[in-house]
Amino acid sequence: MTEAAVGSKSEQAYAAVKARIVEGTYTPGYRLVLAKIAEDLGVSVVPVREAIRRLEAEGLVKFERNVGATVSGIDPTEYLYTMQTLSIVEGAATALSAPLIDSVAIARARAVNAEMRDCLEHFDPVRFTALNQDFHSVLFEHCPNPHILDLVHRGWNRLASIRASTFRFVPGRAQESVKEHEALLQLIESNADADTIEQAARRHRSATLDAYLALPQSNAESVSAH
Amino acid sequence: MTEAAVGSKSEQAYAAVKARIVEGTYTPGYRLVLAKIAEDLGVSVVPVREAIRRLEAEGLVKFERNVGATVSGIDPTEYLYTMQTLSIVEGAATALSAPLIDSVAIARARAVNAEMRDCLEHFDPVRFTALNQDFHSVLFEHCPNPHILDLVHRGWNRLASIRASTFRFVPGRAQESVKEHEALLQLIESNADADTIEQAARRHRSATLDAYLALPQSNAESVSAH
DNA sequence: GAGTACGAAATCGTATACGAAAACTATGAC
DNA sequence: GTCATAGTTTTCGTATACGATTTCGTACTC
Repeated sequence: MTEAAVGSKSEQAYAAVKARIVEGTYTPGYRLVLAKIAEDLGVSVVPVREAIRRLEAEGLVKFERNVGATVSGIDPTEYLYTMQTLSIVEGAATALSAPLIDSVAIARARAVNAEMRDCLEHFDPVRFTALNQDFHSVLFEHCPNPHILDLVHRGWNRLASIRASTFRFVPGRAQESVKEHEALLQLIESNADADTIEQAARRHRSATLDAYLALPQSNAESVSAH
Repeated sequence: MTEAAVGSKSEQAYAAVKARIVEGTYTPGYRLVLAKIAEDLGVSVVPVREAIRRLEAEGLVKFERNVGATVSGIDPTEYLYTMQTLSIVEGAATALSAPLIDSVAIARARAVNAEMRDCLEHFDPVRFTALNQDFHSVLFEHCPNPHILDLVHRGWNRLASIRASTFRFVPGRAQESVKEHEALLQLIESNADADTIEQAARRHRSATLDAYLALPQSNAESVSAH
């Protein structure tokens, strides 16, 4: 998973800051001071600025004119927007990819899902989340539309930045998630029509959102995993 | 439609270059030389560079390291990706917005559609295209998910940059388009369920893509309007 | 005449520098 | 003690400058 050759310093800065956000070193609200980051990375402020603007476009960072950049927060409204959008683009990506998924890929996905089941027993939420992403990545491997795939990845990145700081399971949701994965695989195997697959994939995502919204208000600022 | 206060010079450069692309002054393949644009706009290269990178993120510009930026071309594959993605996000945006559209907005949309019909008779494709965008903008006015709306606008911008250089009608498609608009309005008025509306909105977009794909190969590089 | 090698010109990438705006702090009035 | 205000500090925004890379043109060889 290590990044290949770091081309420009701007690229390097982008990858570095993004990694720190996604892994949680920079938590939401964290103030990103250009000069400070530049010094840390051993480059000047210009490429850092460029990197930050790129992250802003992806929604990971909020930039305010003449004030500065902060890591985007976990505003519940934003979470809702992101999950709803993900539901739609993941649904489409799954439906488009389904006809191109061969039995080998299905087997791999199933293996990943089995590992996820294990994680539930040993309670390893971090690994569970990573595997969850792997599962869908296998399905999307041959997605015929890279634009849609890109939108999926953007959504994932946003969620990652949220998750790193306020990780929490919605009770029982993870178990359901694993079952839904299996159901999805069976739909794909049986060459179900595109609409059916799309609806299933959508609901797989939006069910998590619903679970979140159903949480007692006191927990409203915590965020579920899948 | 004139832009309000131009904040930073970077913003100014962004708006200026984007406008030139969308309106067709810079046609696909056009070489965007930083220094030249900077001089034109009376600013230095740094904000121009930032603007170009932003346009790159939106897909309007292609940037190659140590070589420079060019206006994105009309690669039929890219067109397909964009239209397919638009079909999905417009479908979702329409379905989400439908319950929030009041009768006043419906009336406005209908008026716009009537104007579009006029444009067909007087053969005014440029105005037709603008009105087409207006029509959907009315529907999306109260879209409850700004992320999805943003995706729609990005798609439109991409199409605009294509259209400005190779505008052409697919025979008969525009007439159908107007009819589909009316059908869509009736679905919304009758409070049809979300799925039905979504499917209709999707097909409205993908029908244009299909019409394009059905064109004789000799015309394959020309692109339809709606 | 075609192809290659070398040099000049163009263009990009980034460091540095400085003016401008905002945020912070300390001082004083009420 | 609280609020307003002026001065200081921090940080951003952009201009300028220069080294690095690519591209283009020319001359030379085969």
